[in-house]
Amino acid sequence: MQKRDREATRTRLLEAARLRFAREGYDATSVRDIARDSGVDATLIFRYFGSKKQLFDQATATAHSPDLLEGPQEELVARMVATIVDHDWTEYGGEHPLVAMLRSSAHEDARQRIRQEVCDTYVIALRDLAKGQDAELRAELLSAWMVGIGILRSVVATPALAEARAADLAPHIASVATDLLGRPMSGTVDQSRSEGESDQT
Amino acid sequence: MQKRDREATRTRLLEAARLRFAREGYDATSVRDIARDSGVDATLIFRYFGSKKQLFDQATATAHSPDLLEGPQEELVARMVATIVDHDWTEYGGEHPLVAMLRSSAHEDARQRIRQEVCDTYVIALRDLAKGQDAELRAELLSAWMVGIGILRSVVATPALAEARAADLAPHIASVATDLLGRPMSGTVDQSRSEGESDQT
DNA sequence: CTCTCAAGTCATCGAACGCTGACTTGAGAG
DNA sequence: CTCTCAAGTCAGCGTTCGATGACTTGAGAG
Repeated sequence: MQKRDREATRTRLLEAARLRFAREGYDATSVRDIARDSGVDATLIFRYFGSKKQLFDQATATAHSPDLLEGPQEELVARMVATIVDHDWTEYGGEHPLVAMLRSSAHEDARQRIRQEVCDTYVIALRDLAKGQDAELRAELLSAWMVGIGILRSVVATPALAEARAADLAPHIASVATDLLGRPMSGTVDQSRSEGESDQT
Repeated sequence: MQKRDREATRTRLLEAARLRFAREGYDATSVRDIARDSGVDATLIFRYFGSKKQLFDQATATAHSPDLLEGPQEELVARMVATIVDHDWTEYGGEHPLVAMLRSSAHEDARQRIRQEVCDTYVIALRDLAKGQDAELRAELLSAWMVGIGILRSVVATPALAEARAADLAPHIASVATDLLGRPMSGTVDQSRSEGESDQT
């Protein structure tokens, strides 16, 4: 067992960076803060990552989110909401990484990263489900709702939404998603499906 | 006419601060930036406002937005969307002040200001309109949609929403608002009304 | 003209910033 | 044990930050 472990230190720095950048945003976070959180010397950040900017890029590169496309189509929106509302995002300070990243949206790079994530993960998947005209716009409007829910829940901490679980939102999710996509959508994720899979047929 | 005009200088500083804080967020904005934009010495900021924080507070205190409660109830949501989408927010860098403020949401003060604005301006007005149970939650869900639309439009700049005007969103606004509030809502603001008296319905 | 006082400027403070190069330390190989 | 080399530390660079107090300037009053 190694006491001086390059990989472990790198990981600690990345984790601390992820948390700080999410909570405080890029500008309010200093490399010394991150180093202190990790219990290592700040110099190592530049040794390992080159610059604060590159650390930010690497720390926020991978959004450790579940695969939304896995499962029945009519539950897609419900899965998205569950990801935002019920998923454990303590690694990112308790907020969905997309929401946390908005704090750094003064930088074009971060903004572009957000756009990429929103379009690739939400808009495209929803657009493929939307029936009829205006599919793109309606997909974006539904994506906007997801993002808005994430923000009001954790950043603004509006009373009802802050306490709400995905199950509480289910009926409203279902009806709005059905309305905007023009096809019947479920508000909840069917849990019984995943049990039958556990015994590896 | 005065060459050295305290009030005019104060106003110039406030305007520059408003723009900078909106575009870059609190931390990425320096008092020297604001002073340079205003064409005055940075020292005056401390003379006139005491500190950077107090300048921020004063610059972002008044949201120069139109009164949303003025006009027929069924157009309330349409007015909200129009305020976010069509209103001229160049004073705040082209974004709704609420959206811009998210960039400074690492600071509890800013967060609280956002919460206040969202609750007072959006949630309460919508809750009073919502029929049936879960009024608060449904009002917040609709507010979340507004905020999300503002963000995807200007921050994320999603392709369809970035180009959309309020009129393009009207049908979807109408049906989602009607659905969530449980009463018929219009997607557009009736312009012909503005000439006559406001009718209370 | 001179005087006055507020508006505006200047020099600078101490702290914190991102970042660098020279140094120290410790675990494994011989 | 000693030697080696990568992991980790240290002192400090140059810059910028928010903030302060002493100073200069200029328009209006007399």
